[in-house]
Amino acid sequence: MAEYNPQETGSGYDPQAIEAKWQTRWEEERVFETEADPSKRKYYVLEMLPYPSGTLHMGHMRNYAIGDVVARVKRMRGFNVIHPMGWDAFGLPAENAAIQNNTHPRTWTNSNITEFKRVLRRFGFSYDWRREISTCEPEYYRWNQWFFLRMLERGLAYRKKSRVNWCPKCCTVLANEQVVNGCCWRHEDTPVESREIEQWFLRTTAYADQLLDDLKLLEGGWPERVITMQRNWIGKSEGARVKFAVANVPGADPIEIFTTRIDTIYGATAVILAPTHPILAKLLEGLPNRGEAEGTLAEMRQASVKAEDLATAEKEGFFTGRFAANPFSGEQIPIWVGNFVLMEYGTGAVMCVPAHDQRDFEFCRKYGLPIRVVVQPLDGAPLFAEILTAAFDEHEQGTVVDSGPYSGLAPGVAIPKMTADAESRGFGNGEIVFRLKDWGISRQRYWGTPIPVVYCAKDGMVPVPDAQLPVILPPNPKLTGMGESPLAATPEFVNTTCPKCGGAARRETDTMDTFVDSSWYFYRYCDPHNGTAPYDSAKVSYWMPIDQYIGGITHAILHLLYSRFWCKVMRDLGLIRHSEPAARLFTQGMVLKGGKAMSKSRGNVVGAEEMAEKYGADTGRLYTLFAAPPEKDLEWSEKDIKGCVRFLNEVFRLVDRHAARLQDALRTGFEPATASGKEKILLRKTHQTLRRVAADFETRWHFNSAIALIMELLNEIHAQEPLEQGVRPQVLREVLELVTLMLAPMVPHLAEELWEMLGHANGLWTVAWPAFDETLARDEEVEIVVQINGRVRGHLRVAAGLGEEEVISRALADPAVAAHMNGKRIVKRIVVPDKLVNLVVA
RNA sequence: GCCGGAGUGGCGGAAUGGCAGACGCGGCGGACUCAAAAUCCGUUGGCCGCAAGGCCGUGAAGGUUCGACUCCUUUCUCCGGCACCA
Repeated sequence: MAEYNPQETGSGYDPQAIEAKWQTRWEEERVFETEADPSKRKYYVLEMLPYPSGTLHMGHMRNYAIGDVVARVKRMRGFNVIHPMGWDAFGLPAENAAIQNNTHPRTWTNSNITEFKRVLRRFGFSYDWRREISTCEPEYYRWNQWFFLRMLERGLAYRKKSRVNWCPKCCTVLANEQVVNGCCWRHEDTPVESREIEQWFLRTTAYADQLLDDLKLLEGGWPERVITMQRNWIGKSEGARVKFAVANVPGADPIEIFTTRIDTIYGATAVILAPTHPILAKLLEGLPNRGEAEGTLAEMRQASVKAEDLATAEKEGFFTGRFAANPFSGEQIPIWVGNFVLMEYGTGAVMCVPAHDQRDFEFCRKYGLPIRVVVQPLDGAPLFAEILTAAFDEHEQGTVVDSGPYSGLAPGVAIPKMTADAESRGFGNGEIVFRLKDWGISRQRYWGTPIPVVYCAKDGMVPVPDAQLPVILPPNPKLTGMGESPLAATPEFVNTTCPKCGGAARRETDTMDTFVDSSWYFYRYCDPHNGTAPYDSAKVSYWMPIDQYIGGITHAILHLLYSRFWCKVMRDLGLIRHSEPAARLFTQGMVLKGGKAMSKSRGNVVGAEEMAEKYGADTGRLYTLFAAPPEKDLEWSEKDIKGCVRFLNEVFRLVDRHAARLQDALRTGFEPATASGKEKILLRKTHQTLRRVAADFETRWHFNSAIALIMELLNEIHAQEPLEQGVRPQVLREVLELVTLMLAPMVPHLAEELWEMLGHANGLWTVAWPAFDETLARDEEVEIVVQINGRVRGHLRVAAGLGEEEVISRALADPAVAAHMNGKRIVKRIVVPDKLVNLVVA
């Protein structure tokens, strides 16, 4: 290792040269490669894997910079850190780009990966690249297929014809989670259509309860709002299913309604069905108004599916002409159809209790149905239909009235009692309903994981045996972007033999939603090249769960819910023991430009590589960490980078200027007791900074204020110039080394360079986070604020630890304070040691 | 409508209930320069004052406290999520 010689270097900080140099060193020395080692404490820090498309911009960069600080700090703290990176490489944009440019999605994807990887390397992120995975490789997606088969065996994967969300632009099906405001999540201006198609589903609802209950395990580790969003999304409702027998329609099944307020059933004045309710055909049979009714129904079914339209649409409905019996009272009430009743939720039928439900109220007002109060509010106020709207919320408290044997009970008592009675009398039962639906994973596109089943004329649907995995995508598909899956138009893929009977069979031509790929990728990182299993359970049990997951709030529901589901399935397959994949989640803010997230289509992208070229990677990293706290959105402003450029230049020059003089002090310590005044100030400020920076890194993640503290320290060092006088080399060395180590997680290349300039031959990766010295950090003298009646009237400089009486008498001796005393009497004295005196006078 | 989060200088943002505005950007004044950039020094919340100093000030209004950006109540605005979910 060459000794650093300031005469040989230019006086300036040259980030390009420094960064290339250290990246090469790190790679040669393989410093970020890790292996499971049970003798060491592990730490798994992970940033959500990127979809490699277009340019790696400052928004990506910020995300990885945050993760890299955490990874580097944890390494310095002695953890065995796993910090991997990979590519969410399947997906529609690749396919669309391929169609447009007449190339193969793989070509497009791989060139993007190359590009992304080059930029990530250029920023010096401390990834173990040996663990890199790409989800479009058969070595990876074969395990998607393997998991699918396991789910199929357990009834967790199934196929059914269903009404689905169809994006006419993507030409494929969307999961519920991918429909945003009634539009495709990729095409925010394209309303989704409703189509009936045979689809594959994963039974996420089988885990609805666990997905909800286990959110408790995440409290404290995950942002509250993400937990809330998931809780709302799962949408658990406890209620009851009740059968209303249909009158005068031979052979008609009873209508089942779902309600959370069975206690209000005596107030039901109608039963309302969803327009798509299957019983309607039977009900309308033989009625004189049948033709008209069916016309209305057809119209209602055609109505817009856009969510905002649905939520604000005028309530529409009509009377079917039939009646149903309230099983509690025997009363015959009319059966209506209402556009606000959803077939997908509950039973697709509701009882209409206008006195105690806003929607039912509006409906009944419009169509003149009677309104009957059956819960009297606690305050005993008389209820009129007109004022009911304001009071619905309070109806959970009160007394059930006019409800036969249940009159006089509190709703909280009536609900379980009536549910139990419905059950024993055979016309109902308690039921829990979730808003969460099963996850539709079929996609009619090429660039995804083939679903590993075949259809045989003789044997029907047959799973592809494990030994025949992976089912590989055909290399030369016909991509049109139109209609059914391109795989269906590729005979060499479709035509196969039945694994069971050996006869001719057709392959399933749908591919899997790419959210399947990202549901378990972080397990694969633990054992990325395993050819016989998705991963080795022993390796995974060392590394998993993820200690710190970092990503955008945009994935609060989709990815993070699917991942939790997948984890529980894998646990029940016996592959792992834990129930949650990530102990802690951090949702970083976006980098905005012009108030909007950076995106290629908006044309407001600031390329990360461009910034690295212009200012250096370290400067770019520092800027994104300094400009705002990491959880907040950050409006891109290039002029603010200047401060970071100046700061790093200043640090470089400072070390550069003194390095030669410090060489002799490399291995000599110093006695703190012998420190001069200047030295004491420097050491104190340095160690105080160290204490606070450590806290900002470890617990608070306030990287912006950590940087501010180090800037402050530099200002103090500067204020003690000239450092050649009154500061011994060994003291200055201590100060500059600590500055270097504090900066190391954020600007790693520069820190390595400074460390070398300071005469060290060992790289920073061998150096632990420095211990903070309580004694050196202690103030000898403190400034005490003197308040009179809570207003600041003076300042005292006193020895630290000065007694209360002494402090007060010193305060009273202060002329400014005395002036405000004005001969008044002290009523009360508050003394905060070493900080503040407040004299209350009257 | 329901559930979250946030409101602090010209801007990004700091502040365990203890001096509001750290740190940075920008501005202003100055040094260096033929000039500019870079760099360096000083200054920079508002109002009054020659000054010392005083008053006001963290969306608004109350409250708790010796003391509130911080805790409580009410309220306004903005952002995000969910939404005829029975």
